[in-house]
Amino acid sequence: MPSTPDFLSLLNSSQRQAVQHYCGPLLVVAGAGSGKTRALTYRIANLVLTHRVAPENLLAVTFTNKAAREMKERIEKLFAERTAQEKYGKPLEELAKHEQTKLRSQVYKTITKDLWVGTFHSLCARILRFEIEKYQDSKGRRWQSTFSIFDESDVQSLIKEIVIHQLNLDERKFEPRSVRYAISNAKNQGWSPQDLEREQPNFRGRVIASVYSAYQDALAANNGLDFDDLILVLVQLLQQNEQVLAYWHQRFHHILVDEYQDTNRTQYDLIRLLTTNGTEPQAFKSWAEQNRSVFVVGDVDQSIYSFRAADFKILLDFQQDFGDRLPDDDTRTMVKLEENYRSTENILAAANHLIDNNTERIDKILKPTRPAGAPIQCQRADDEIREAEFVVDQIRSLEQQQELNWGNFAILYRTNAQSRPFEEVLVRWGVPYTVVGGLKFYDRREIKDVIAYLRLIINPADTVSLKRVINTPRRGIGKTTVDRLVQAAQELGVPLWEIIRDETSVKTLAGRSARPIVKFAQMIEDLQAQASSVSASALVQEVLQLSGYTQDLQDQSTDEAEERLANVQELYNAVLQFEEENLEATLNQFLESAALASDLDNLGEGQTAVSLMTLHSSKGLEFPVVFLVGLEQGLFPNFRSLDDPAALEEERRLCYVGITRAQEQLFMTHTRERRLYGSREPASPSCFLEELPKQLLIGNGAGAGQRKTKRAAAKQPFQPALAKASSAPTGDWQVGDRTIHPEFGPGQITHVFGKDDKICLAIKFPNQGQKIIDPRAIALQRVQ
DNA sequence: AGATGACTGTTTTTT
DNA sequence: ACAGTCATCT
Repeated sequence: MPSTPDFLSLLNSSQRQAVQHYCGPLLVVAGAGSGKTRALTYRIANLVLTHRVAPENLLAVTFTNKAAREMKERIEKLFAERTAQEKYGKPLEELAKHEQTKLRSQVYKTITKDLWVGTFHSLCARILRFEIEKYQDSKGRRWQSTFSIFDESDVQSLIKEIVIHQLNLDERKFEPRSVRYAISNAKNQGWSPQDLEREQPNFRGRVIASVYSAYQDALAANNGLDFDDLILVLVQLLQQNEQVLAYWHQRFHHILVDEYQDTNRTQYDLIRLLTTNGTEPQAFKSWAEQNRSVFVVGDVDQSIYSFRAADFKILLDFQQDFGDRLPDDDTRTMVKLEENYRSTENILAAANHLIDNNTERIDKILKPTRPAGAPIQCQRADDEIREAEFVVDQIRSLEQQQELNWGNFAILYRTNAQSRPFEEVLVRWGVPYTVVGGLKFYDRREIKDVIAYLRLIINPADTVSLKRVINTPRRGIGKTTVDRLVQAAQELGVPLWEIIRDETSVKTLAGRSARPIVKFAQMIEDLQAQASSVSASALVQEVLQLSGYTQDLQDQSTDEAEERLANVQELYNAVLQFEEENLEATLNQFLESAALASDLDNLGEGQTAVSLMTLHSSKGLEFPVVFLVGLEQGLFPNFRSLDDPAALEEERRLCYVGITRAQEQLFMTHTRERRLYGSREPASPSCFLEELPKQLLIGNGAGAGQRKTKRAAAKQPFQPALAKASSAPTGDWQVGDRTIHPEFGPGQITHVFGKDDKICLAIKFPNQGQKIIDPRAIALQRVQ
């Protein structure tokens, strides 16, 4: 084996430095389009080839399932290519088809199959299927390895039930939505209900903690976990069980994390436990001695998930947390990838210029490697219909004039609701398109119904699923009957299923509905018996037959029912495909992948349709031509961030992400007027448009920024405050200083970002958690 | 038990 | 504007 694998010659020097890194911690600061995916895949290949690391000792965390799949594919290809050269002396392409397939399946068997590549959620779910029965939470709740993964709507209805019926809280004061959000946030901080109560000892915090606790009871009773639990439960298990921790620590010698700027506390805790085995940094055995590494890749400028408790300060602290605490000279534990291979110089200039308005950054500038390219076209339209017409006109004429196909175009927006006018105009012209996000396949009612049957078969404690299907299709089992049975189950402290399967109980409790219930229970038991002997796809077929679901849809014979039927068929196809891709796939594995699937996963490489998606979904993708639409104050940046400097910076990062998706051409549009909740509202151009260099812009909206600035600025609560306070001394703030905030009360400074006119403070408030505050915008009182 | 119609709040982003 | 929820009616 050569000491320097050939693929290294394809890299620039920083990339090579990252790829060749062997042990210890390394932070790769990777700007947009700088080849970070390549760095990640090559490093994995290099570890296996040069350092003889066994694939099963590698753990790579990606942000989406799609990214995981692509990474595995790229690694597979890399190895197949090498073997082709070594064995046959020619490139993989030139081999006969069957030789290629043979090579690839060989690589799959020996390497990629054993790699642990996936999202935090899928990897944790996989580990929990082995380990969860060793877990017990602080209140003694337990789960079994057949646990269901509850989706967001399951969770919402559970919380709602608890808030309104179980704890009889005022629905207006404790909206299930916001309570759900608070609980999710707590879980992402690594807090149990007791921790939450300790962290937020005010009335609201205590009430939410009690909902949280009751919610965990409900989850345990259903043998179910929510998304956040997949990570939190594993972290808590590793914290409480030394043997389990030792095993998994021992297992993963090299841990790689992509999009590290978007990790939350709990995810960080997991990485930390796995890499350090729970010891303090001072007590690490030297990394080299153990041949271990933690390798994270990220870009603070692309941190756009703080609403789901991601915290880019985790990335900023990486070197201090995992480093050797020696003075850093930028080479020891950090590598910067700044050369951009994706976009034209003009696009990069715009991106660099925009992001320079942010204070919370690691200084970094994207260096162009490509020619200037076309200017950025900034267009104003009368309303959202005209905006859509403009965009689609451009797409159609570009597709005609240049050698572009529909798949080369993307329309990116801030909110999912903005897709509609674009869809209408695209349909009108017969342009093929795909909308990513919005209503997902697995969120459709008929799909959720079938999935609920499957969940119930595997996990009979899953009362949420049981209640969903007991009368779907109609079997004459009414709500009152079900309620009575639920009541009985609660009194006995057993899952609803235990009542339903017991004929005597049903007969005494259910009266005239007893007959259909007993029949239903027998059907489920029959399916359960088949589950162990029959393939997943065959079982789906059985469910559709025995439950009468297909029959019911056929009997309706409406257009809607027909579409549902087609979707159900599609689900069956998905199971078949899953079985093909994963030999010996179990039904449970399929359910897991369905629960964690996202819409993005289907967006293929050879896309032949225009892509429509939110800016959030577009992270990690690239398109020759990008349309950034709806650049209006209040929409983008979203109105909820206008009076919060930290939130506004996140919106700006989102805009930066959007701009850097474009390879050749970028269009930015805004409207004069927009429909909102049905009524027309005047709209003014986004402040981000003003922040772009004027000389790079063309189009009728290019100058729109400045004209309205004066009027618009006076209306925004944030800017006058900034102006007023800027005359006051900002003072020298330091970490540890105590202060009083007019709204949030007393707090302590935990971070200082930037200095002078770019200063920003992270302040921890006992009851509000941590906030980023601009001391020039808000009068902070000093406390000695 | 199930259908019909008024009413409400909803829009930020997602694994 | 509109989907989802709730109360009331058959």
